[in-house]
Amino acid sequence: MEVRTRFAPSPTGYMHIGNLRTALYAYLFAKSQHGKFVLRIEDTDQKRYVEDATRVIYETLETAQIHHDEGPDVGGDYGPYVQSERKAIYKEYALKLIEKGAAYYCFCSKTEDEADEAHEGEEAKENPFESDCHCRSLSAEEVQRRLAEGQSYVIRQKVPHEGTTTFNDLVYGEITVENETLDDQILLKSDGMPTYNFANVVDDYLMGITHIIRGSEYLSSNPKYILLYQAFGWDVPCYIHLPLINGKNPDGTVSKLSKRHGAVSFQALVEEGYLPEAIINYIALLGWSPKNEREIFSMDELCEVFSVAGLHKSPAVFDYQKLDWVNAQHLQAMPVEKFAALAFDYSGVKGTFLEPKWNKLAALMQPRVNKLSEIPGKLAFLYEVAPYEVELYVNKKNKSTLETSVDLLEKTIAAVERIDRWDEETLSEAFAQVAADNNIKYGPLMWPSRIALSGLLATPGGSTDIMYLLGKEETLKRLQAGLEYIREHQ
RNA sequence: GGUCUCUUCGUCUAGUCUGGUCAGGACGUCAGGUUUUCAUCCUGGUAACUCGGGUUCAAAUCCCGGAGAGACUACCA
Repeated sequence: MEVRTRFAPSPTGYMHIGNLRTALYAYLFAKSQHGKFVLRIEDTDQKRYVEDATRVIYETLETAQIHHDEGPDVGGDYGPYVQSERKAIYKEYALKLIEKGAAYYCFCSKTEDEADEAHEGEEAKENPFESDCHCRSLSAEEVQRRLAEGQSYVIRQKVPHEGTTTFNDLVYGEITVENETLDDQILLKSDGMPTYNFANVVDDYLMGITHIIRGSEYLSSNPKYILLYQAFGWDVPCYIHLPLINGKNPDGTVSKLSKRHGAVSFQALVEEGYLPEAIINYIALLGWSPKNEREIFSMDELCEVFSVAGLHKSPAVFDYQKLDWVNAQHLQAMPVEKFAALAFDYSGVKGTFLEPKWNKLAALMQPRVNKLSEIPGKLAFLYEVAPYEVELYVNKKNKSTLETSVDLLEKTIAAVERIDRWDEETLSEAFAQVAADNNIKYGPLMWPSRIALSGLLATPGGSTDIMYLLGKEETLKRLQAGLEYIREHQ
């Protein structure tokens, strides 16, 4: 039988990294089994609906290279793929369940109080309906009478009070619970929309989903879904529940990954300058292991090596430092032309004197950045030298002092003034000559000029690279300024 | 509270099924080297089996118990 998996996000307006990972695993599993990957939009919560949110989902999946075989935008044989368009279907199946005695009408009205309490959730209210709701045992006549009166109702699942329910999860193994611990959850809301708990079961069945892949937060409600499958007489699909993703708090504790930990949506990460393929690569490794020591993968490679056996049970902590490293690996692996094109928009050099020399600059940046958003900060000194300590000229390793710096800067300035052809090769050769003439090494010679040119201890590229980028005029200006600065402090 | 789940370096993890390498790799970090600086790169160091029993010649691995953590307990998904 062909494997079919699905990703079923609700349109909230942004893609949490945990959701994206779920989509990724569902996609990888389907592709590794030569099966189909389906996208379904779960928009049954009218209150939560965000305009354009479905567009965000499409764009994210597209950018992340997670391609669905069926979905609202690409079609397929199991549509519609948007739950709000399937409203009639859920009603039909809810009614079937009532006929089978596995569900019932409930006429209890939700009050403000109950709604509030449910949200505060302190004392973990037992189901507010459970104790005082008699709808479960209403006679057929009574139900008909109330229906005829037009009373508002919901349809609840009639969970058996006895026995146990067992299911098998490919990651967590066999799980059994006592039915009496399960509540009569709402299947159909009073607005006629299904709850997630009902819609996902009906849709997964109707859409022929063979492997249900989702977060482990659904593990404890899964027995109720199993009961639904059993009531309908449907075959139960395979389950693959995924461990959660946590974030590290400033105090060292760990909690569910949220905005307080940093960027947690795919879009935000991309805006920060992380490559989509690097994000995918990194999150693939959060809760899954190829079981060897390889860490850098392309999407195609992930499809090849992905296996359920490598999935983990315990939650993982999202580590921005490691993401930086993975991103840097991807950045460095790409051709320099591609890097230059990609980084250009982040660099801020457009329209500045650096734009014509961007290719040279990009080559300097490529091995030095973890993420593209770091680039402007690393280039700032090229536009203007920020105030710096004169002590930067003093460096033990290069035997550099204020006195030697004055001397070397004077020699450097003289050399620069003699140079006509302003290219990197000529510059290097000229200074190699200066070093030889004065019987000093290249490194110590260039130390003070780099400080004067940048005001920084660390710069992308060496002195001659900076000179080339700045041009002769600006180079001389900065060298002179550096010279005067030292003299003032001698 | 109830139900379910989880537990190897600071972090991601290999090893657990089929007991037997100084518990391996990566990120981070520290030290050294290369590099005109930084980065890259190279070398080395750092650091873990939640605890307690039991089985065994031998336990991260099998069994029992405790502890801690998380999820769920919504007319949200």
